[in-house]
Amino acid sequence: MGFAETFKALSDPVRRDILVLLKDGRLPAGEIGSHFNMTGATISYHLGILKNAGLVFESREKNFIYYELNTSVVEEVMLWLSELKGENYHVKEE
Amino acid sequence: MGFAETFKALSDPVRRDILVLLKDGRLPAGEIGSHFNMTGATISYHLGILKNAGLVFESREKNFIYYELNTSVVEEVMLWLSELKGENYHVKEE
DNA sequence: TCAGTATTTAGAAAAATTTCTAAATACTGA
DNA sequence: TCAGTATTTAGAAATTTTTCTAAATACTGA
Repeated sequence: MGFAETFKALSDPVRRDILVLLKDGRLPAGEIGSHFNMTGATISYHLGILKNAGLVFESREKNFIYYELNTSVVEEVMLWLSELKGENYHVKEE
Repeated sequence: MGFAETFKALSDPVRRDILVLLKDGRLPAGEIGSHFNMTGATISYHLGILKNAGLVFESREKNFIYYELNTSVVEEVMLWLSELKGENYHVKEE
């Protein structure tokens, strides 16, 4: 669950689209899948990779499994990149 | 040369190590290669991917090809991530 | 309990990536 | 010009990734 997994997870366009989809809140796996022209099994595979990378977490409720963006890991990636640039960055408060 | 290439380029640990190596300034291909236990051909392959992704540029001088980090593309990736988080970020001046 | 819905797992095929060796290109300086 | 150095390109093997179908698991509500 280090940077290796996280960057690998971010390298696929389907997985990035999933993250964008989750930007506004959590969604169940089926709802996520309905936005793609792929089988549920494939979406499940991608969700597994995102989860393993720490980029999302899941929560079970009723008959659904909800996925939610983990912004703190996104933040960590940004920090790594900002160190690469050799500059600091600052999250705007409020 | 969109995000697809850039994220793919960032997904390999060797390529990320190359970028870190270039953090402090440009280096010729051979010098970069000397830090890895791989053939020059393989390093050349990775440099080509980084160049194609816009993450580095090259400049020829004497008998060497120098590679240099392109921080503006790193910045673009950070912006994409910050939009994902739904927050702004701010580069510290000075 | 049980039929139905939501999702994942297993296994396999197809495609993409990483690495190597060998050969080619490009430039330097004598 | 030419031998030498730096780097890339070509082609192939090994590995990893993505996707599918079919089957399994898990939970719901009647």
